[in-house]
Amino acid sequence: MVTIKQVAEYAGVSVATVSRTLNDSGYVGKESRKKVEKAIEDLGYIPNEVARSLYQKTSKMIGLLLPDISNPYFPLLAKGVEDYAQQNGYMVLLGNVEDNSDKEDMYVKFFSQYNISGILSAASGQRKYNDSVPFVLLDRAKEDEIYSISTDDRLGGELAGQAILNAGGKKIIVMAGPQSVSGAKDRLSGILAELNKADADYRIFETDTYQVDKAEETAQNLFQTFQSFDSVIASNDVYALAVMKEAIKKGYRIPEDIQIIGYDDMLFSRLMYPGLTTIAQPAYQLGYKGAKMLVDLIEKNYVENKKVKLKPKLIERDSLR
Amino acid sequence: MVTIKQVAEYAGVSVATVSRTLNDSGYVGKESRKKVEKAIEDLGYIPNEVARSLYQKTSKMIGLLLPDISNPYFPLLAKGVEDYAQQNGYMVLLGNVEDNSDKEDMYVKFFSQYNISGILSAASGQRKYNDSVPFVLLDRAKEDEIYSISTDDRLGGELAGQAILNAGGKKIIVMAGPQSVSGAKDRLSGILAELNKADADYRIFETDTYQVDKAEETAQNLFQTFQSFDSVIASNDVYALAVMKEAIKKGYRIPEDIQIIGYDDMLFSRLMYPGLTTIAQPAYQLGYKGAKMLVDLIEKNYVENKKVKLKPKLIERDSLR
DNA sequence: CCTCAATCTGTAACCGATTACACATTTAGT
DNA sequence: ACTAAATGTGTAATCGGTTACAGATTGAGG
Repeated sequence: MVTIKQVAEYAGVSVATVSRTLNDSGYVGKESRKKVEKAIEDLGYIPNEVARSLYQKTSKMIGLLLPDISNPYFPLLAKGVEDYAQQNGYMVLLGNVEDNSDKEDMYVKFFSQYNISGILSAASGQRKYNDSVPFVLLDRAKEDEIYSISTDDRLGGELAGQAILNAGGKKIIVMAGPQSVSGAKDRLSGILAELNKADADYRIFETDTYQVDKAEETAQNLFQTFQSFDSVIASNDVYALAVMKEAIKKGYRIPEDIQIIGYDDMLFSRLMYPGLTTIAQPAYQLGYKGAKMLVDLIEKNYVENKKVKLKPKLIERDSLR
Repeated sequence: MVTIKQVAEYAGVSVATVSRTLNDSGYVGKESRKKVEKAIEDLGYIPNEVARSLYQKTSKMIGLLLPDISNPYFPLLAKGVEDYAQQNGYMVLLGNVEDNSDKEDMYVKFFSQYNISGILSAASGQRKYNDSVPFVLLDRAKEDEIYSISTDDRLGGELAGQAILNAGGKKIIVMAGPQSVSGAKDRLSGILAELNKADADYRIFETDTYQVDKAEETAQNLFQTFQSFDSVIASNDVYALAVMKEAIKKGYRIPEDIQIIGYDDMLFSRLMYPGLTTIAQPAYQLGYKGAKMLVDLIEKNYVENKKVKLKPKLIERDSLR
């Protein structure tokens, strides 16, 4: 491994001069600069970030906390984060915390041990973070004074409600995600606002998790609990898919007998038959903009809004009448 | 931030004693140990990994290179890696390289700057890695002397071929993934071996990418290129899904008119209707065992096989007759 | 020609850990 | 009781960078 000392020696200058050349800081003579550049080139020198980080007490790494990478929504987020980070010279350290606050703590500790420069978290956000390091909540918002970026779930709910109503939904099942998650709550209130406004006939079916492996079971449950309905507002696309499958299996036609709307807009929602009408969350954008917000915070740039909300969008396909 | 020096002072011993206590190295008296432990507790000391890493020239971080996180197959891999890493005290640094070897180079350089202790790569593997750092190829195998863990794709191909034959496939379309990827090649050879053995009637439809946003287009293309067939062996589940959609749209029944088998076994493959019969790749296992192999290499434990192959499995659902 | 500021460069301290080495004290064996 | 080995502890060097500070050189202005 080539060190700055070797570069200095090869170039016939001191390490200070090499460092100044590297960082464009202080004065460096033309001659020296040239010699240093040649030395770096000849030796194939790559500065060691660990040493730099030790002195600076910060690194070019950001931590990303995700509740569940195997849920297809989060990789999209992650990709947005990764893209922005990479374009701006940051690395991302991944932490899969599975709604387990011990794991969350563990990662936060891990991160601090590595002089991480900021944290992006899509996890529960239950824990109180040490505010010594910039922190942005991703995809979840909270009341208190924390930077966050999320989807306007209330609006998403309204959109879903309107779409079902416009398609002539008469007896509607509303699947409501876990109400401990603020997004699910807002969504439900948006849906109900529209439904109530139209004085529609609906029932609420509460599901206590977003876990993908519970989807089938939940769908079966739904058909057992309710007998006659013509519309379902699902809590997300995975659950919508499970409901559709169960419906078709029971001989209902979609959307003629039962119409369904999802939430998220996953890759496969477009690919199934019939295509799933859904509310698209700008997952990639969320990740990208969240990363931008965090980097701005880290570099002490001006950040306009502490809380930004992105707009969801109705994607019309074939599962509504 | 609490440093080892402060702990030493508080405990009334030297930093060397604190360090020895921390690492269970060398001799530490009972009294001293107790005092140090109390100091750590009282002060809430957390050792700085950056400093340690500088001296040791290695860290407890491993790099994970993925071709595309948004492809639902890779998060499963990542989760396996993450779980093993986390259980053994390692952090994972994520790199999304998108089959772009410049990005790949960039990440490898980044990794080395951070004294990463090993690399796990599911990327092309075109580049020659600096063998100064332990390296394991994930999901892709190569001929040369490199550690790797992958699925037995040849067997996977055979399984798919047999399944189609057993289900009475007469005129078969074989979608072959990009032949530059060794897995796709092995799979094709496995399929063809079975098909030829049975003297079956088949056509090959080569697709030059696994990119998910090309799936629909490819499916339409397939139906334009061939007119009469009763079976499709898809290159993966996403493509299988796209083909199914196109088939249903064109009025074919599945599996009565056209039967389809996929590859991968994604989460949604179970949830669609009809359920997709497919060859399951043990993605999570791959990641988990790959991480284990890498950690063994890093810690210089005995590693039995340089190249391990995991067995794929036929998952029977409803898309075959 | 003199003075003061601007420019250039090197020495050494520092970041927070680990560890070689030296020295002191116990303990064990004969 | 004497010696050798085992045990305990601190000082200082080290890892590879950054930067405060001081000293040297150059240039501009009067």
